[in-house]
Amino acid sequence: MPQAQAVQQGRQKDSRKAILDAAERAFADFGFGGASIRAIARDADVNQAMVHYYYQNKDQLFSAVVARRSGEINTRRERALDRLFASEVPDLETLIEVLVRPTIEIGHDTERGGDAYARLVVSSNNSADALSQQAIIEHYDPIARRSIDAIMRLLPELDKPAAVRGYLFAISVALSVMAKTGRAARLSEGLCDDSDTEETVSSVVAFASAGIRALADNKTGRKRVIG
Amino acid sequence: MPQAQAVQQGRQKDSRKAILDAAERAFADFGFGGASIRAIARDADVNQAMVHYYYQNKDQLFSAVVARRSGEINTRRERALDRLFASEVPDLETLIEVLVRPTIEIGHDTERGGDAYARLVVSSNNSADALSQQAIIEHYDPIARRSIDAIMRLLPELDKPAAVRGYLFAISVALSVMAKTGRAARLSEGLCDDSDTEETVSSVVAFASAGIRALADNKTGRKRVIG
DNA sequence: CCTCGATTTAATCAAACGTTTAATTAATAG
DNA sequence: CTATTAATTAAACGTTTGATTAAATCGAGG
Repeated sequence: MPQAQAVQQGRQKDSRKAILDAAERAFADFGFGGASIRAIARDADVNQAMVHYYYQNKDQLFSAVVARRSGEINTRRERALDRLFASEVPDLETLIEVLVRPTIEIGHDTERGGDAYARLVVSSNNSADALSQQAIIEHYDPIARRSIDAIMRLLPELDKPAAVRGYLFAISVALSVMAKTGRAARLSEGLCDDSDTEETVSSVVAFASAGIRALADNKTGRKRVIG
Repeated sequence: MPQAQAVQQGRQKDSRKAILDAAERAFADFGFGGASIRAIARDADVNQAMVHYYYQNKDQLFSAVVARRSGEINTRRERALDRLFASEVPDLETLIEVLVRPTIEIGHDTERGGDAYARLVVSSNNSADALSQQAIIEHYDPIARRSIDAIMRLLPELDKPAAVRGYLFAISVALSVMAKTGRAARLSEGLCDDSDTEETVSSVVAFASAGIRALADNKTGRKRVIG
């Protein structure tokens, strides 16, 4: 049996982490079904049985991959939300930035492998299989609920369905830029760079904030021209 | 070798279509790697070798699945775009509706299996594997270019990178509601119904139109409060 | 040094995989 | 009817899969 909290001292290599990193890449590149434990072990430079030694089976390995990153994203979001409402009522743009920045930044953190996780979470978010759904419910629904409450507190004219939709739309936009597919660059003939983090955050914040405000108008007045 | 244009008359069952339908469901539910040709054949009530008889291998089967639906979506979009610009210059809301409605409606067409395709295309859209990328480039880039041009014609103050971003953001929102994951209902305690097509289209149009307009402001003025 | 638990290894399992083959049936044309 | 081609079938190919085993190796404490 593996030791839950490995002492991990001395010269021994950290197989746990190596496996998790390799699994993240594999799941992102080939999907859950397409990723093979053998290939993951090879990539992690570890014996194939080690994967089952630390994570009993493929399902739990997948859960562990999601848990690690979502933990980081959620911690950052929670802290930022607390800080935000501690002093005074912020404006919508600031709130949206707090929600999307951790997501986008982790996806752009290529050196720490965040781009692989980005692709993984994007597919999980829209997937219907039990394992992905489970991961979303467990790791992302709680912070979603808190975020939706925050949006409603800021825009009282939004009813709950509109706030839920607004949040989900905003997150879907953030996720779409989280995974850098290169499509923006291709369609803009290189004018658009999806690895410019600040430009990306700024665009997403502007787009999503205006979108959410429009959802309120959509509910009451229906069809309205601003510009 | 299979006959390209099968005569398909008399009592013989249409195995081609049955295979394609089953493959669409399988790829959507389990991903490319997780879907097995054996299970697809079983689901289609067809001998396993028939899959390779009509579609030579798994890759080509996947391409065929994408090609069928994207053809329908693109035809509808192209026609609507032509009609839209035939008479006079439309407003942004109308243009966005033309772009997202076919996508959303096909995803909501459960009886014809459109919901399965929705899940499939959502994951392909954000996937980095060669096969999915290929499918996107081949089947969705052309109409994307035309749509981006249309947006720029309507909003001359948008530069190309902003228009590209605006289009991609809008599509990502449309795709997120195309696949009905039930998350909206869960987060809103049943108040939000993601299978109400008209309500969904209306929300997406309002959100995305306002978002795109805000991208123009974001470029020039930076941070601006409307409401 | 020896022991003990944590870690790593090679070998193996049955099951499932994508694909191919050769033979058979069904339908059409002459 | 017969000849021909399309559609379908059962069986098997070699490979890879997730998972298990039992033995080997390692590092630290007594």
